[in-house]
Amino acid sequence: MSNKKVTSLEVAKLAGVSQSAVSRVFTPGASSSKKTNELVRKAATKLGYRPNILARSLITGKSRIIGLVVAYLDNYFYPEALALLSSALQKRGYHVLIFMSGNKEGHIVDAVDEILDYQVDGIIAASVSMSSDLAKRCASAGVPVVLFNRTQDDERLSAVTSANVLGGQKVARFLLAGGHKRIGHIAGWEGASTQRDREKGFSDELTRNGKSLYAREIGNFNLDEARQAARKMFTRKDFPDAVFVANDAMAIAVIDVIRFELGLKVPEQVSVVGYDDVPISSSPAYDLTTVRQPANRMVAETVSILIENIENKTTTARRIEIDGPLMVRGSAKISDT
Amino acid sequence: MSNKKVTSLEVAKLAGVSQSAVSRVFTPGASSSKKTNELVRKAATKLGYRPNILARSLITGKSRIIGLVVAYLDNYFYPEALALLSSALQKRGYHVLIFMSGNKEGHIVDAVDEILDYQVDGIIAASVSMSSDLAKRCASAGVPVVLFNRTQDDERLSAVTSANVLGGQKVARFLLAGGHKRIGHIAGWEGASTQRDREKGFSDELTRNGKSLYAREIGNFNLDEARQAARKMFTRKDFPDAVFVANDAMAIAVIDVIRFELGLKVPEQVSVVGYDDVPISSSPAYDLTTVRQPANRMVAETVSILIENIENKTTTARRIEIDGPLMVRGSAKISDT
DNA sequence: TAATATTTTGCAATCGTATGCATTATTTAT
DNA sequence: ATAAATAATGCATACGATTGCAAAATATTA
Repeated sequence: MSNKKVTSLEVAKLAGVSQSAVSRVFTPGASSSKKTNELVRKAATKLGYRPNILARSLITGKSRIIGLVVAYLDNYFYPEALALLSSALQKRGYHVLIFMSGNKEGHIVDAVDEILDYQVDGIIAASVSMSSDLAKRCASAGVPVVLFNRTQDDERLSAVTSANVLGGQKVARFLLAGGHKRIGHIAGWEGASTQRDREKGFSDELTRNGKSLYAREIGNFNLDEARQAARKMFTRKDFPDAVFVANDAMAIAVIDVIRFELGLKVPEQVSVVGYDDVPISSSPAYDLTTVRQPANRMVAETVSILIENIENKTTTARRIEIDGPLMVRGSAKISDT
Repeated sequence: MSNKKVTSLEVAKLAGVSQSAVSRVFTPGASSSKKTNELVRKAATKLGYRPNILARSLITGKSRIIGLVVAYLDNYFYPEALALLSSALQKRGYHVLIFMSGNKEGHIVDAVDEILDYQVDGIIAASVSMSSDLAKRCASAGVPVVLFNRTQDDERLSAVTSANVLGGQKVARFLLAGGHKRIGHIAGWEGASTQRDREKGFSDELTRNGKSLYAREIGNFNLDEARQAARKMFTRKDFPDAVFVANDAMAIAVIDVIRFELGLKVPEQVSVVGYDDVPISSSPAYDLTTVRQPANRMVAETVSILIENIENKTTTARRIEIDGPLMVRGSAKISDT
């Protein structure tokens, strides 16, 4: 009804003190006597006063807003990460401003520009790649950036990922140990460092064991394309007896195609391994063997790096890789009898 | 490197005009000559100037920030809605500030308080209930609120939902037509209007046809509890031959229990129907019959109501219910032969 | 071309808060 | 009880933009 914004001045008047006093009461670390404190707080609650963060930001130069750029939300790993990120930051007094972005360079540039307009204290770029140019722009605006689930060549950018190369290796070793002869790979988007690293670990390990990729298709982290890839890969006569799919979301689509469209048995005829360990993967209907990405630990690291950069004005970039276990389940044969 | 914030004043100096001129160039609708426009824009891009939204907000009273309160992100319906909401708002020049909240009254109050601190232009409350008190607080702060996927008794609150009562009815009719004799329901959280409405439509329609609920358990929109509920419901001797589960996420967990733990056939022995139509529901592994909630249309309505309230300062609350089709798939028998 | 109407511009005030500085009140030490 | 040290307070300014107002510049009309 009463469209009034209560200001510190009104509180001051009611409490019989100066506006600065009110400000000091609401500024942690500022000095005010017990008496003023009480007076002010009483007046404040009576009027329903709460400090205007935007006005405060203007003066302090800190908005307590973190910009989050996200490209995909359809891979369930990201919503989960988003929830964790947001909660973790909230606990430390920050809040997340979301920017949905395509994965095209242009989109991301636009997103970052808009983000900077909001005077954010930091940026988390999840699942998008960031050019050195763009990184520089943020740096020169004094806004720290942390890449989440992506790495970049530029050494000055902090990045948190799972140990993707290692993860790919684990998958390769596991499939080899299972006695698989014809091993395929359905790749995600090749512009993504996660894809490159997972595949590198995977195929290097195959090579090291005198094997090589038997088949390869591209799914681009997209379900339709993944299904197409599966159809292509498994309608040939000597189809692979195992396939490593670059993430769980695609792996599940691939299993569906293999089982229900092509009528093949998983794991009897085809072993399928994914990456991420999203919740649905552990359901018995899929029982997907996969590499777990520990979202909670990745988030914790991301937040801690970002806050460190913001609050201590450090500028040292860190790259963290967090190892995750291979979750051995029923979608892949363990030994070839 | 150079941690400088470029201000309109510096641009003004470089362009040889007044600071107000710079402001006018960047304020849509303000008047400035072609010449100044060019001068200013040139200087601006040279210095990398972009208007400080926070400073602007302070004076205009509009932040172009929309606060979004969310409780669950584990039901995939919400990430999808979030992505759509964010994109839709982005297109209209707004951005979304996220507040994760528990579903307890206290949490929500805290969340809303924090939201208001950021001087948001509007609030979308997704999947959380909002007391009249709280609504009033927002109203008196002049901040419009739209409930997404929840309704409240308070007539002054806008709310967008799917047609939940109707949806429940459809499910009942469908199961009755399929000749089911012992029909059960696994409920979500009973504090949610969606739950109440879905169940009301469902059980009223059963009653109207001379039937009544054969069994009922509570899953609280939580997967573990849903599994527990399924175990309880289907280990008795004369277990139901059909169950309506209050949302897809739970329905899928329930199917897993029915099939893999209890060894029953879906749909031969038990028909299962869900609500939402999340992506995984259409996968052949579940092939879940469910009522679709048209997220895109719900989002479109939500955004349009909110923007209308913000930009035209209208204050008329609207409640919109969007009908969604029953997606008939394989998880429920169609006729009882 | 002169007179009038319209657009553009700069000045200065303003939004709501934080903070350096000088002043006053309070505490501590002697 | 007095001097010295510390804490609390108010004043005034600053943050970076927008905007009403009056003056100056440009466009329109007769």
